[in-house]
Amino acid sequence: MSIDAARPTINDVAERAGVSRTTVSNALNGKGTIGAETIERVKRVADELGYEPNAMARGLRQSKLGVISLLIRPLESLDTAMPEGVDYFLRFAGSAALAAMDHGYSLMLISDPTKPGAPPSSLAADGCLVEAPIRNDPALTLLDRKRIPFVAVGVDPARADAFPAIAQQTERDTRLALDHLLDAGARRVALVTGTDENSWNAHARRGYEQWAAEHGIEPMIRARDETSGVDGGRTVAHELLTGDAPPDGVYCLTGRHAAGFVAGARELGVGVPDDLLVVAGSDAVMNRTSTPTITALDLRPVETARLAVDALIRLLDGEPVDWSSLDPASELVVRDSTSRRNGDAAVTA
Amino acid sequence: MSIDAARPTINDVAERAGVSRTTVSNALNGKGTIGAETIERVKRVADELGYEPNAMARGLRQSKLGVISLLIRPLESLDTAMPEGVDYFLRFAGSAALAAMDHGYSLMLISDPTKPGAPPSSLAADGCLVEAPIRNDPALTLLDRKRIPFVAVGVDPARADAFPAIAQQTERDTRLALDHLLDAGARRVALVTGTDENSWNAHARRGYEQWAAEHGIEPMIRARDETSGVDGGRTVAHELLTGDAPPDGVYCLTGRHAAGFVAGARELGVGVPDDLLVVAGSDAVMNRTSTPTITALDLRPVETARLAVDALIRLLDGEPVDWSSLDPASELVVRDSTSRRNGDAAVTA
DNA sequence: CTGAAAGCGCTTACAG
DNA sequence: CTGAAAGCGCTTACAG
Repeated sequence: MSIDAARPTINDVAERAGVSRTTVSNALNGKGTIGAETIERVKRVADELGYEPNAMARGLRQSKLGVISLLIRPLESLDTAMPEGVDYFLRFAGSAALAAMDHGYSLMLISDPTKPGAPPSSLAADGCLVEAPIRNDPALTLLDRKRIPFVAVGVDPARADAFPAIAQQTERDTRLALDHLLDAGARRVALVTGTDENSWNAHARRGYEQWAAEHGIEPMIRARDETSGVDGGRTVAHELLTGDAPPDGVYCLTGRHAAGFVAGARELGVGVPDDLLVVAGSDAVMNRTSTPTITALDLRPVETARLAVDALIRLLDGEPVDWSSLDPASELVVRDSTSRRNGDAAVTA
Repeated sequence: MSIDAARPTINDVAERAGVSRTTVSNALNGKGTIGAETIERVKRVADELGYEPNAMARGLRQSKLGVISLLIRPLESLDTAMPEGVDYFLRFAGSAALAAMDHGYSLMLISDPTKPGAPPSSLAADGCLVEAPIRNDPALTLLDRKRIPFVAVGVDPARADAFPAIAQQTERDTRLALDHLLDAGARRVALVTGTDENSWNAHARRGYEQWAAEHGIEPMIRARDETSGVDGGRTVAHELLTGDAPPDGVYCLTGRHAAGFVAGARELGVGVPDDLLVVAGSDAVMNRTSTPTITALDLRPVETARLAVDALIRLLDGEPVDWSSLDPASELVVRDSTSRRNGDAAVTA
């Protein structure tokens, strides 16, 4: 319980060891040419005093703090800190933290630095990761203006090529999901997106529209707040399934909407997968453990985070980055919600 | 894509505005007494240049960076970054980040600062939160030695009163769970803990032993690595349920062990809740969505994180903290795994 | 109302 | 092999 005695500085060590600050610094950092016994003594004294270099002073001098910040855009439109059942961001953050540590960096979670109340420390990092930027994202504009290197995960839909970004292949992923619904027997496939203006929603919508046109399917699109979660999925299920021409397949971008859609269908006596096929665009724990389990796209948050961190570090080190090769490669995990027992005959019918 | 032109400093602003650094600093921070039009001009120039005070320099001067670090101990013994289905830590971290922001701080996720490869930035924060410290935790020792204020969440089992901590009421929680199992009809209740040497495992074990003695119940305790997850729960179920005197109730501290235990029981033809009652000591998504759903203790990670951050900030501000009043108040969420249809008659039998 | 000077705790040429 | 000096970008008494 001690906040009393101030932390020892390099001066304290120098004085007690009877050498200069320079020598302490060199001895502790293994630089310059210092006598073996001097190094020994300095290290001992530093240890006795509990000396630890002040990271800010060091950072100031080396203009490198050793910190990467992470701005998760969708979290700001979600009501709560870390909503239950949304594990993409959580796993992304955890993986990014570990990847950062591998490079000798720490990961700092920040809030929108363009907001008035934002802590000054939100701009204190050496570089920044922006997950799911929104259209004309002011945070990207600010970072660019402040010359803080950053990597976006998912492009700014209005400025796809303006900034360094890991471009998620959302349109390809969308086709993967829609083709699977078709293969599993669906003929009237609806799309349920979120309302955030990020590339995920925008590109999924575009991919769906093209796919629907190609297959001569009447587009059925609904958008629900990401915030609405399971309940939003339930209400949209009621809306679509009680309409004139209800869908027999639905692609819900968020795992929570998908779970809600299944629940809503059940309330209406619509069986999944028998009467309705459901695919989620983002895998979450609840998709794995619900009844029925829900087919979902695994967006590979852990791998994506690592790619993003690696790219950012290369940027910081002034090394070249081949952005085109950074493909997280999502994968469709097929589960009960698209697996009919009587099944596959219908597909080729 | 620009890392070229260096970021503008206070000197650039001063020069361009035709004033001194002092004046720029005062004008921008609303300190001192500066002429209205000077303030105006300085702000305009700063804006034109995209000037943002260097947080490190400011931090160095004010000896306050505006960053709180978070060390989540159990994560280091878990193999993977953010394991699926473990949402306590994730929700804790998210909530802590938000609470920190409310106070004008950012939250930095760090790895064990006592480890050789740890980034220097891991000691760069103004204060630190240590979630679930282990017995004689070297990180606590280090922080104390470096005079970095910290708050532990859960005590160091070997030094319960040595450091500022939010003492979780694990023994009380354990009784809550065990009494519920008894009420629901269990007579031979087993305990499955993790193997990390933190207060959670230690105090649950102690609480169980006392409770068992009081109720004349033969103690049945098993420990499984936290890492083992669902699979660990399954194997321990096999071990216990095929033994001489199998339990008819089990309290698994981790949600994943509980889920695995239920799965293992099913494999053996042991029905939950009919033949076996199961309670999890930590609520997770999978406990809510599995079949049957699993009764669990909600440890209130979101509230706990907020309490911890608030306490740490008070510590940093030199304000008094009443540690005794910081009680997260867990709550038992009763679900199918302890709800027998024929039910409550057995309880009073 | 404004600015010169000192200093936060380090590192890094550079001189000896 | 070692140290005096400069300087990273700020803030803060203090003098004018």
